[in-house]
Amino acid sequence: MKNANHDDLTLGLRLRTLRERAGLSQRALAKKSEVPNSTISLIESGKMNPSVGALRRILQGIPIGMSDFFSFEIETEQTVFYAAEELTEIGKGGLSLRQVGSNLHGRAMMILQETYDLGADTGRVMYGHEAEEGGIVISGRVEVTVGEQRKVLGPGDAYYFDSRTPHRFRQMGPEKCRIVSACTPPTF
Amino acid sequence: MKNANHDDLTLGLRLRTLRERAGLSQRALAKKSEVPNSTISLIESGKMNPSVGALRRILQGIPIGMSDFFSFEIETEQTVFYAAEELTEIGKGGLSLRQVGSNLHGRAMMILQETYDLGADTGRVMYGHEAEEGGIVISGRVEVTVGEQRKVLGPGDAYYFDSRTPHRFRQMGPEKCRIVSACTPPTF
DNA sequence: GAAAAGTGTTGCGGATATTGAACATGAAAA
DNA sequence: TTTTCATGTTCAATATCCGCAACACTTTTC
Repeated sequence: MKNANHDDLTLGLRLRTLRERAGLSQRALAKKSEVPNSTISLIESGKMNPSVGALRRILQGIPIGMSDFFSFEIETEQTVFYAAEELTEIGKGGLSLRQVGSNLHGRAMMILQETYDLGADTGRVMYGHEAEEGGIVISGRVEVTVGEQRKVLGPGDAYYFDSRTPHRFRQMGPEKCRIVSACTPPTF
Repeated sequence: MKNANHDDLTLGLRLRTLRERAGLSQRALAKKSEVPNSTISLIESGKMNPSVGALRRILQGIPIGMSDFFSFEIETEQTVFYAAEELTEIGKGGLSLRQVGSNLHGRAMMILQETYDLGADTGRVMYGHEAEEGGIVISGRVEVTVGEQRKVLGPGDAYYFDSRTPHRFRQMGPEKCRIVSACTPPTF
């Protein structure tokens, strides 16, 4: 029987905490995750160093994402500067989001540089929880709809609203649209 | 030789991207991380599913945290907004602040478009109460000092810090500097 | 040109993760 | 009590990772 390593033990305790918080037994989680219960037991007791794939499958049963799972490993010194290339890029369709700070844990707000390609459209969006968001158009044009109000914004124009109001962004005109936005608290 | 699995391939490409962004060869990273270069090669080409421990050691050489590494797996729902129009202008010296929303009452955050004229300098600033602020440079260059850390930022670069840390902004180079920033809660 | 140093990619053997089944314990039901 | 079901742990066999070394290739140096 293998001895418990420190890192493995920490990881195991993290998993156990999350599993119990979800109200699942080792076997229940094992069934949902399609992983043998023995694997979960060994990981939780720090007796093995799971592969990324195995851990990912297990976490899907909780469910929780890999990034959130490892968020407990946060570094102590505050990261202040982010080079343009290292902004975390989140692409989805014709919309590119460059996020300041790849991990949002413990932060009060999220700042994004958004680029809408020609024809990009977010569709209708509404958040169920309380949040506020706003931004300034840097270049290009975008049609913004919030509740019953609708307006086309150009460079220098701005917006600010409650995230719970249904809202939608649609790129307009012949060039891509760039926006810098912020929201609090951080949400997607 | 093992075939490439889809998840492993995605993970490998993510590692390759980060490694190249850091300007490291497989061998250079291998040496820093104290891991054989072959392991890095196999992971990047999606031919193996590394253990958590192995991946963690490798990431330490870049360096990047586990949570940040997996942040690309965050499924993006939607991020959207609404239009306001006139930005309240607040001039002070060589610094012009255009504030989104003339009235801050009841708002969770403040968004500003800042323009630093040639030679503009905020001097040393520190807020006594808890707040966070961040921003993205749109054009020009600015030297940002936060606590003991100092860096010159250009277009696309970003920053984020706790407002209680003493900080200072100083315009650099031959052109005005424009920044879009946000802070929460709203403060001056 | 040849040599040297760089790059990423295999091959192989030992170490280890992973699996299904057996085990131990405790709580609830008959 | 005895049975039944649930919990988490451990075992032995197999699949896989991991580490060293060698390989093929490109770029730089002499």
